[in-house]
Amino acid sequence: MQIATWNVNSLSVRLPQVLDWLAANPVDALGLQELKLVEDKFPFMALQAAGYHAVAHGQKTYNGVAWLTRQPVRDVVRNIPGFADEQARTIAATLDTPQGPLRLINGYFVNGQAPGSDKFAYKLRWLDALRAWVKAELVSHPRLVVLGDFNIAPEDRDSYDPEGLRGSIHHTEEERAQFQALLGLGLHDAFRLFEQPDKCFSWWDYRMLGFQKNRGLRIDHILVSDALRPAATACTIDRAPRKNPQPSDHAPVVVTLAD
DNA sequence: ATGGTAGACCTTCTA
Repeated sequence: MQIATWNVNSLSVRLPQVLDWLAANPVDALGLQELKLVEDKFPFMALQAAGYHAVAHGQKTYNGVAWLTRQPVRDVVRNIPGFADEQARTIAATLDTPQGPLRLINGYFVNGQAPGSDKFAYKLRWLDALRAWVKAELVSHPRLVVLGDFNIAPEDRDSYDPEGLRGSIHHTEEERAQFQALLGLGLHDAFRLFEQPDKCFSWWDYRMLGFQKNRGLRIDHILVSDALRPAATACTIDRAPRKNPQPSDHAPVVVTLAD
């Protein structure tokens, strides 16, 4: 089976591209981020016609996350339990598979703007809350996937300019320590379980010909739990949609799990 | 030098 993540930067604008991508890549589950729409405006019908069930946690203008799945999910949880958050950033759901239940957590992690800012402090508090939640979820759901737009480049090789951007947003020691702490719970960066080419990124700035120059960051991730690690057989970034007219600034990331 | 682009929206915020 295949599970994917994609920050679409407005689902209203990107819906045709999402439908095209799903037609070519009929994954079992796709976590979307930055819907930028409320649930009342979520395109349930168009996705249903394409063969996908959907559960969404929407918000006007900003944020918003959703799961699109071939089979219906259960036990949907919106936001991080116990963490008061006005921003719609996570949605969790359980997918029943022949191998057992699979818990899926989809997050649009806080951007954080700049180290030292209020938004950066919010990012670190949010990451603390997320990690406590994931730790608890792992107890009841050993088969766990945490994916989304993490807004963290975990290592120097995940940035087009690790020296020039050292200490700047997405690159700080605090953010990288948070990423490692998540892995420390018993999770694995699926992309790094496999041999990959150099300079693989999942996001490129719209400005300054970022994509054409491959000036990007790898900030979209799929983490799989210890129990799932043996099943993972591939993880790839699909750059193709970034070449579309009116693209999202992020590319989809896909993990393949053996049956 | 602090640029530039995209999306949603009320003229600026977020990324």
